[in-house]
Amino acid sequence: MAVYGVLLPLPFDDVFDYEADEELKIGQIVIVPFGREELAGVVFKLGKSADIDIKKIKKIKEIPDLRRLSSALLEFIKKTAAYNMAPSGLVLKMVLGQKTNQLPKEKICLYSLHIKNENLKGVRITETRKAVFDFFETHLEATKEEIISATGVSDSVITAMIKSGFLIKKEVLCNEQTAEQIVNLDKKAILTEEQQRAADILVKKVGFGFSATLLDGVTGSGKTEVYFEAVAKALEMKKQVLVLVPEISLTTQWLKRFETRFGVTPYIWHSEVSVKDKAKVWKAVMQNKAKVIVGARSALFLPFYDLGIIVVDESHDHSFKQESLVTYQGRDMAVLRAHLEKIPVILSTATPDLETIVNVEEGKYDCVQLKKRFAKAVLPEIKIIDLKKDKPQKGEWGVSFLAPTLIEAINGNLERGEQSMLFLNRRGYAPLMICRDCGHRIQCPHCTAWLAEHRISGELICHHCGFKMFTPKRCPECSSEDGLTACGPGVERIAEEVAKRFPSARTAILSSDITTNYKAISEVIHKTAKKEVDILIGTQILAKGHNFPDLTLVGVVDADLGLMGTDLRASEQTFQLLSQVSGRAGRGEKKGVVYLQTLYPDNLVLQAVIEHNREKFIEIEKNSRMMLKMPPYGKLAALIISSANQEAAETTAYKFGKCAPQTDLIETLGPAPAPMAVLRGKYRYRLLLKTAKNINIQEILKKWLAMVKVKSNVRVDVDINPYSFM
DNA sequence: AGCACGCCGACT
DNA sequence: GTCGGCGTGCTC
Repeated sequence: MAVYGVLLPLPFDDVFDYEADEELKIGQIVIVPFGREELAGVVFKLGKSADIDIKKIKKIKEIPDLRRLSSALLEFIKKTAAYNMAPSGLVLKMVLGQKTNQLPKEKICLYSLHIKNENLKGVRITETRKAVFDFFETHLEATKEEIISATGVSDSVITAMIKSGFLIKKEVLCNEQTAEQIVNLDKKAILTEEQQRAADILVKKVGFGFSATLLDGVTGSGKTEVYFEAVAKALEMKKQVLVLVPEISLTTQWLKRFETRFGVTPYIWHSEVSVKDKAKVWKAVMQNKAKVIVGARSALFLPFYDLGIIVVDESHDHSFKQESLVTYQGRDMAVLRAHLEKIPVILSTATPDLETIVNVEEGKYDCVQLKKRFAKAVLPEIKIIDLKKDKPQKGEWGVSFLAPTLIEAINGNLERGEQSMLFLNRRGYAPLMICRDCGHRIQCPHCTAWLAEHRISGELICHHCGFKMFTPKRCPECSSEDGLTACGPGVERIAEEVAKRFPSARTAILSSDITTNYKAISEVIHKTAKKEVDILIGTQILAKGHNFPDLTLVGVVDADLGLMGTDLRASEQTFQLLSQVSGRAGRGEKKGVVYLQTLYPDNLVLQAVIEHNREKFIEIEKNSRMMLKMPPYGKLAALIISSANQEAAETTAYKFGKCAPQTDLIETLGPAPAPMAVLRGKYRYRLLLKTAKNINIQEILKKWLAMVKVKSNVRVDVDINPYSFM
């Protein structure tokens, strides 16, 4: 009988001791009893590690027929945990995924809505229950875990709803076998000279250990085709391939390109893949039957058997910064995993972030550039519209948000039969409702934020916590009947103005709340590609990867949005977004024009955008970051203290402030209420730790965190290199 | 993280 | 009275 230290998928850094009859090796997945439940864990240590009574040690229940986790993956778990100041157990949880992955015989319990009228009588529908009902508007069936993570309600709410007959349970078995993916490698890509040169460099890196390479190419230069060559090389060597993409819902076009090139559909991995499919993919990845996986950042934690290359597409994208179970920067963790697996990683982007650029300059990353756009496509001309001089004119559409110059340009495009696109990164009809009679502004009951009006759905929605209410007819404060007024524009409002100004034009809106699913988004994109849409209006979704050859005009409704934020990467994000949006214009043979509407025409970031001058922007950004000793010239970590109890949060924050480390190389700011002082009903305080580049910031944080005893109703979160301060 | 136990208010 | 809220403690 031997004792083993088993790491469990729970928020602990330490292993739990178990004994087993047979001899086990490190990395073995085991099923163990824990409390009154059973969990899958991983043998992490040999021998007894905890100082506890030997009688308390339980026996390992089962050893599933699964390959051991590789030492590279175990090391990745430890390093990811240490770097992000998270318990190793939680990182393991991301690796193991749901329990059903390890227990093929286990049934999955799916729940679906089952409302009986007699049950509705005399039962009050609470806020939490309403959230569950709302969830089932878009989902047919789901596991308990899925419901909880989507709605944020507690387990007891769901249990109670099952008991009272609102939900019914269904058990499904899942142990389907998957066949090995067969990739067709006979097809050769047709590349330009420049693309071929870049591809050759990337291909040479496959199979030669770790390397990190920035694939830096302007929009429309064919980055995807270039990294496909490196992918092909890895597949030729019978290795597995992982491609990380920022938002999976946008990859219809990407998948098509992949299928054309390799004759096979890649495995897909993201949060909305069903539990059943996840179990299938997880096992296929582990058994080396899945050769190509495209996924969101969480795919980085899959237990690959023989990974050959990682590609991070749109590597600058901020959604790579995860803020859930463990806060981590997907791009950085991709580099870490590649390093431990001794394989190449390719970071593909048109607008690399400063961290990556500095890594290239310091020789840590290699760089391959693509400077030419496809065939005859040239970069669009970008013009600034000064909203103070070129004022939008009121009309039957009410207040206007489109300047006369832009209107004229759209008219010209309509006459020529060319497509136009209006970009505004703001969902809904208006970001705020205000009462003209009493000045009342409608706020979210759970957050320090205004409720945005969504006219299509007739609701007011909080964009931070998802709180919804029907748009009231009267002001909730003074009951005035005609006082409530929409304030500011959202895409819906722009669409309304467009419909009134250009009644004969065919328009479409693309926004995550209107076109919610994969299918609806694809449909709009399809229609636009087929030229069935004259004016496309949309949010962030528009910025990425779509190819519309006849789109020659892009209007950015509010180029200033994002420039004023509290976010330290605000200007970088704005530059990247505007560059990307601009890249949508003139991808075919006709030259494109971009209009940026702004109140600050002299802003340096906007100037750099119109000149297509990335070097200039990088210089500006480098200087300001250097001056502030911000990353990449220093290290940064945020401590976020939150609690439903305001006083508890505040006192804890001040305790941390009092014992904050302070030397000439270490600086602490705060505590201050977070910009979003209340979020989802939790009061939030924030402290910032800024150190010199050569300091081990995790070590400092560890010591600091140990100095304050935190009560159980207070949460302390650490965010290494924070992006957003929300 | 779950889950149980235990203590308090509020609605049959 | 009991249902259900959540604060506390424990899991090898």
